[in-house]
Amino acid sequence: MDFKAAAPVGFRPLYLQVREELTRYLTNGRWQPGAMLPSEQELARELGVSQGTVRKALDAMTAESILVRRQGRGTFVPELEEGRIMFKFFRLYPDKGERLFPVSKVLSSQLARAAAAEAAALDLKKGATVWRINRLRYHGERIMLRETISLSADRLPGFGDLAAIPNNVYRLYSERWGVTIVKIAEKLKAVAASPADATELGCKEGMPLLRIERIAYDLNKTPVEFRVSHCLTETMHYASDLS
Amino acid sequence: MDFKAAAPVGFRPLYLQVREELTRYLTNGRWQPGAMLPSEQELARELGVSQGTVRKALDAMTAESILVRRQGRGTFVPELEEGRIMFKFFRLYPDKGERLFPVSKVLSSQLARAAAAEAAALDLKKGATVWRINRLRYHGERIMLRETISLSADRLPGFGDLAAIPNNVYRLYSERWGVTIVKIAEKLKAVAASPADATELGCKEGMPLLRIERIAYDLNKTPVEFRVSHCLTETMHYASDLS
DNA sequence: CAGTGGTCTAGACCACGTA
DNA sequence: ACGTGGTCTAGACCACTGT
Repeated sequence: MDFKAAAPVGFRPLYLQVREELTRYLTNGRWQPGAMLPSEQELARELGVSQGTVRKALDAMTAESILVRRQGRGTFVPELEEGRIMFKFFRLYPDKGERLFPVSKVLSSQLARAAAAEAAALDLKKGATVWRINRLRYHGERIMLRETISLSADRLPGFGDLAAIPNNVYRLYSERWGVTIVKIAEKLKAVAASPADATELGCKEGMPLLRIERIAYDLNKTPVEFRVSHCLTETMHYASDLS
Repeated sequence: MDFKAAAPVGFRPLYLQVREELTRYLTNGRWQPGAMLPSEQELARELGVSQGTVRKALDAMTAESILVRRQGRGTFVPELEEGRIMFKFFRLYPDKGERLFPVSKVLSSQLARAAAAEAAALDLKKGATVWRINRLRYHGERIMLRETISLSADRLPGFGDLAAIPNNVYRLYSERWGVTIVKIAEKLKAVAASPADATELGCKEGMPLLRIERIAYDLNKTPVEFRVSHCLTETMHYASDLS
């Protein structure tokens, strides 16, 4: 590594360079989900920096939930088991009672030309091919939402060959293509249920629905997934914490 | 201070104790908004810990936006000028175009007995007295939302004596009562416009509105404000970033 | 130039989990 | 008992800001 070659101008802190190097190891598969990283001391030796500098990089990554550290055990690449990533990026809660595991039912899955909104969200050329999945999701017996997921066919090749699309797609992206979702941007609105919404969700046309437009980004800040959800919020709410 | 008296059990890191002490200085008014804190070295001497420990406490507080640090200048208590705190906790954006400064119009302001929802949100006894403010807010010429703000009359005494309620109430809480809002929890739903909503917002009854229930907490994590907003989201959206 | 926060280092010791 | 991350210290040097 050309660490420490930093000139006074265009200065870039060492720990950020270490952070980038470690991120590289994650994207190129040196450490798989669930794996334990070498100790701080070992990493420091390997990268030719001090242990404190490695620590600062690891702390930054921990703050972003890219890594998990446990005192006395070690530093780990997070497992994407159901129930962790599921709830991490899933902000819908029942107004009362236990949070149940969402259940999904795929309605359709097909290849299509990217619409303007999809191309803009995924940073694709208009007309590029995308996978488009329609599905319903339930909270217990109760239907919760209807959503369309759009994916770049180039970035996730062979997506359509899958026999089934699992409930937790982010785990799938990771296991199948090594794509780790770390950041999500959502835009929320209240909209009236369209005829199609009414049919699928079993509600009246015009019923107020929470519309969530989501763009999911991977470790390299590349947009990977675009998703539009229409949610019934009579007994559920979306939680947002600001600080 | 009884720093360093920590026994092996019930262990509490030094930098957290420092953090608490500094937070105390903020709540008891030693440092007002806009003030510059002593340098890390001075604080370290004053508190009898090392500069690195002070730094760790300051970093934690900076991460929460309780303090602001600027290289070469110093560490400051954030000013609550319009446009900073305003936008910090305000997640509504226009779908296109510039973000304008919200304008508020107070409809009513009165003392009342806390309803169940207010008492629960503000952690008050049912029937305690609260200030209840109704107002409208505009994005440019366009009406954006209608909201009711509920405040514990005990915690913000004399609120009703104010000649006018400013647009930026969080600045007011800080300047008048030394109450700094640092954390906000919101619950979002889509609801149909009630007759009252329709009248105030100039929309049809039944129009889908984004309902935002907010609880605002101060430095001590005490709930200070409960607010319910009903927003028109035809040309606006609520932005939420998860990571 | 002086003073501030920001980075980096090196080393000591502590708390935690596991064997 | 051992290895891990977590805390704490002390000191050097760098980058940024204002005088």
